[in-house]
Amino acid sequence: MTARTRLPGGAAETRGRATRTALLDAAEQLFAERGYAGASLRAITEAAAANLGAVNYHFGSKEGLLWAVISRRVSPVNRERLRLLAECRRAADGGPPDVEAVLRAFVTPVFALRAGGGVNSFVRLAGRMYSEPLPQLPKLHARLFGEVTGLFLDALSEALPGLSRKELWWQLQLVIGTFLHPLLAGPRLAEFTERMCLLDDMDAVADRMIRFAAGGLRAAQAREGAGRARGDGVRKR
Amino acid sequence: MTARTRLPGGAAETRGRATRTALLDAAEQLFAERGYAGASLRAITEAAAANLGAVNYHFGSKEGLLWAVISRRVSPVNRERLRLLAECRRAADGGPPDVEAVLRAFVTPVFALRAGGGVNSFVRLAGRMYSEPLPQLPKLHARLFGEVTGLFLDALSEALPGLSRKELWWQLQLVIGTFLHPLLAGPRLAEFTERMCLLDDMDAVADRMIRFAAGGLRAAQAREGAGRARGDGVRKR
DNA sequence: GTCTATAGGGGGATAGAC
DNA sequence: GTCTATCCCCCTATAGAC
Repeated sequence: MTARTRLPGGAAETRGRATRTALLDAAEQLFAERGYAGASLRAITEAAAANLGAVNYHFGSKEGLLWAVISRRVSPVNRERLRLLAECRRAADGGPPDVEAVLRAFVTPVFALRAGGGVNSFVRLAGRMYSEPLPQLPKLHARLFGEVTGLFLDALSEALPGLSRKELWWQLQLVIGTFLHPLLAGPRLAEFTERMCLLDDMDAVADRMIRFAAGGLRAAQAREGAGRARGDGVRKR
Repeated sequence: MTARTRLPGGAAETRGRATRTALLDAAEQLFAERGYAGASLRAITEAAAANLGAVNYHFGSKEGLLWAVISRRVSPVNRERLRLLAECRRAADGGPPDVEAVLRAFVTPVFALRAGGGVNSFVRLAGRMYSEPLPQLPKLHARLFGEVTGLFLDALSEALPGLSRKELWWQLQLVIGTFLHPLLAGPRLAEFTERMCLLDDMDAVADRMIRFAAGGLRAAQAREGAGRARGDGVRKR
């Protein structure tokens, strides 16, 4: 599409951004459904109604496209997470923040992302990122999530006094597993659970996850506190 | 290798089974690390020191190889799970089984699988299976795990009276997330957690997961019980 | 039973027309 | 900025030698 067509330059730029966004949307969905290796650029460009070369033009490579897909969602999520975390602290009025409120601040911004109807693809993609074998991935993860994760660890540390930093990191992984795993299968979760677990009412799903995770964290705190008080390093089994 | 070589038929069969097993081992590891689409038959046969055609000879297709990899581990896991579950019930002496004991019966047999040192690949592969987009997968999952899962749901139902079947299914997904997610990244978990979460002492890891999951389940039961008693269907948010 | 060779298709990336 | 054509590699599966 050149200047000789009836579309002026401004429209061409708009078209360019539309193509770019269409590629990001299509890639987000297909990476989420099929994984990085399973989603071909051909499938992505076809779903985006773009041509094959567009990915290399806009993002340099398939990996560049993946980084762009992830990065696009992180800024809004981080901003909203911090806003809700600040709200927790305000509500606590200087005291230790409420565990459920911290967890809600952590998970709600991710659930809020919707690309079309149903469960958003980004959650499933984010879940996959822990197991994709791309070498650059841990570095990107640290850069995108490191600071905000640290602040949440601080908040959990105040909400659950007595847990070491290492223990808090472990607990956070268990919390993330609680939040991510049921969503990884997406619409096919029902097939794995005799059609019992449906992803229709996401508010109810989030509430269930938050309650479960809060119970898990409190149990960890109870144990660590008791263990430290008794000064033992031996497990019962 | 025909009868004319100096290896007798018996040795040829042994060699055949060794190749078959080597393929299963290599496939288990590579499927776990790279996913189904990311692990090529070339990489698998090379790791197994077998030739490219061997997979199609022994398993018919790449998908047949995956089913064989999974099926091989399930029988021992199921048998051990049922044995430990029966032990729980015996220890409970007719009363409701202990939540931690049921969870331990559920997870220990999977952790016990070791293929070489370190975390076993099968756990990571099992975790991936929930998100791999292979159409036959839910059917296989139901066939392999359906019966034993049902028995564990029964046990949880007794250990946590008041939870509906649907709610138990949901809670089981949260438990599975707790168990699987931290292992999905494998040795790279440390890179995501500022080198805090190491998979060196797997007994300690299992204890932490069981404690967390038990706390989560008890919190769910407390809520459901309270909700039913109040007869409410409204969440606070 | 194991291997080689190859068919036949799809992959990511790129050059150059428009 | 967008698209087409194409390079070259890797993929799975199969046929046939040994």
